[in-house]
This record gives sequence, structure tokens and C-alpha cells, in this order.
Amino acid sequence: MVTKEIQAFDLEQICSSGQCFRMRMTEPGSFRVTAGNRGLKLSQQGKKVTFFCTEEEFETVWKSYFDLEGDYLSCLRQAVSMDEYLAGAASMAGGIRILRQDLWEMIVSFLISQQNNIPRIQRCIENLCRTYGEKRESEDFSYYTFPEPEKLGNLEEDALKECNLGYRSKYVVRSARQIAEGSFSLERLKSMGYEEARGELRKLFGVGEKVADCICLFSLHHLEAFPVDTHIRQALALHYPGGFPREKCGGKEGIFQQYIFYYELHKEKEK
DNA sequence: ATCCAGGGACGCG
DNA sequence: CGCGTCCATGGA
Repeated sequence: MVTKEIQAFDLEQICSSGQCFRMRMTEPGSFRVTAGNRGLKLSQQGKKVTFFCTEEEFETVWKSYFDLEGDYLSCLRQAVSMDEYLAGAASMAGGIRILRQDLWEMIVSFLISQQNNIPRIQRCIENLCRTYGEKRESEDFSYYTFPEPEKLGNLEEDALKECNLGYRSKYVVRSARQIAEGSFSLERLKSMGYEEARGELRKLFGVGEKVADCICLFSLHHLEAFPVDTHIRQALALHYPGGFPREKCGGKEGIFQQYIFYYELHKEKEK
């Protein structure tokens, strides 16, 4: 068990930021995340965050996963200095982190995300893992692993409609096939810069600009990626009719994008 | 009922 | 290239 004081970090915000579909608040202040083949329980009270794992696992896995060495305070200051809208967004979403999630998991998650809403995306992924993953027991809870490309690539193209993926079933199955057959290398992708990785990702069936940007941001940690979805498009049209000043983001456009995204989805509730 | 949700492939001109 | 259209599913 590891307890740290962490600035600009809020597990509840991270949970509902729409980048991680396998993290839940189980009760107020208590959380579970499933990543790769690991499960972790966490709790948070104010700045005090407790990771229910060994010091070694914290250092080698979760510190990086939650991007604990990233300088989010300077990002927040920068957002406040940019304009009033971003200052408001950052004040509500200031505890968000850009996680370093598994590449294959992000590819599938954001293939499923298209023309879909967040609660339903979460259910689709649960269905997928329960049906095709393997059951594991962590110290604190049981969960299902995320099915490997080999597993999903062998299915019929419509088989995942059974998991409620709808027309996205064939996107996942065909992409899984491309990877399982070796015509698409996940490892090679990890060594590429943003632009190259983005272009490469779009060779997967069902991956367009927006999905590629989400994968670049939430898995490959290319912070300059700026996914434009329906919410962001609407917000930009309203608040930045002359275009969003990406050049002022210092290569961290993705973090600002997350502030805006979170704000647009949660500004009505509370406050 | 109709619209919409973290879009993209495909076919047309 | 820039534009419609279709694609499943479920909640509001």
C-alpha cells in the first residue's frame, strides 16, 4: 500500500473524463482500475491518494500509468492565462491526467466510441471482456482481461454484435486481424512520432482522424494530439470562431482538449 | 416518434 | 477533394 500527496490529481474526474472505460468509482473516494492484465484499487481524500499495491508495483507501473511526473500545474496556469473560457474549463477539470493506457485496448475502445455515448461504450467493453477475456483475481476484486487481437481476429465480422457493438463489430474484428496476421505492428507504432503514428493508425479499418488522435493521446502519450469530436467541434465553433489557438498550447494541446471536453460534459451538473 | 452519442467507409460528381 | 448516406444501439 502506497500513499502519496499529489497536486492537480482527481480520480473522480479521471474516471468520468471519457478516456478510460475500465475505471470506476465503487463508492465515494474509492476506485478500481483494470489496465492490461492488472487490477488496482485506489482511494483518494483531498490530495492524499492511496494505491493498494507494493511500492515496487507503484514505481514500475502506476506512477507512469497516471502520469504522476507530468507537470500539470504549469498546464493549469497556462490555461488560465490563455482566455476566460479555458480558465473556466481548467478550473473544473484541473484534476485530469492523460493516462498511458494499453495500445490495443485504446484502439478497440475508440473504434467502439464512434457515434456512441460514454455509458454505452463502457458497457460494450465490459461485454467484450466478459465474453472473450479471461477471469482474474486481484487482491481486492475479480475482473476480466482485455481479449488479445488473436482472440478477436478469429471471429466472424458480425460476432461482436452479440456484445452490442453494432456496426462497429467489423471494425474491431478486421483491425484485430490486421494485427494478429502481422500486417500491422503495434510495437513499431510505439517508436514513431505523432504525425507518423497518426498516419499509420489510419491504415486500420475503422480508424479515421479523430479515433487516431484519441489513440495517440491516451495510449502513445503524444500530448500534441487534439481529437475533435462532436462536443469539441461545437465548443470551438461557439468560443473560437476564428479557430482554436493550438500554437499557444506548447505541444500540450491534448491536455487542453481534455479540459474542454470534460467541462462541456459536466458544466451543467453542479456548481 | 425523433434526435443524438468522443465517426468513418464508401460512392458520387 | 467535398459532399451525402448509411451504418447498430439505446437513452432522452
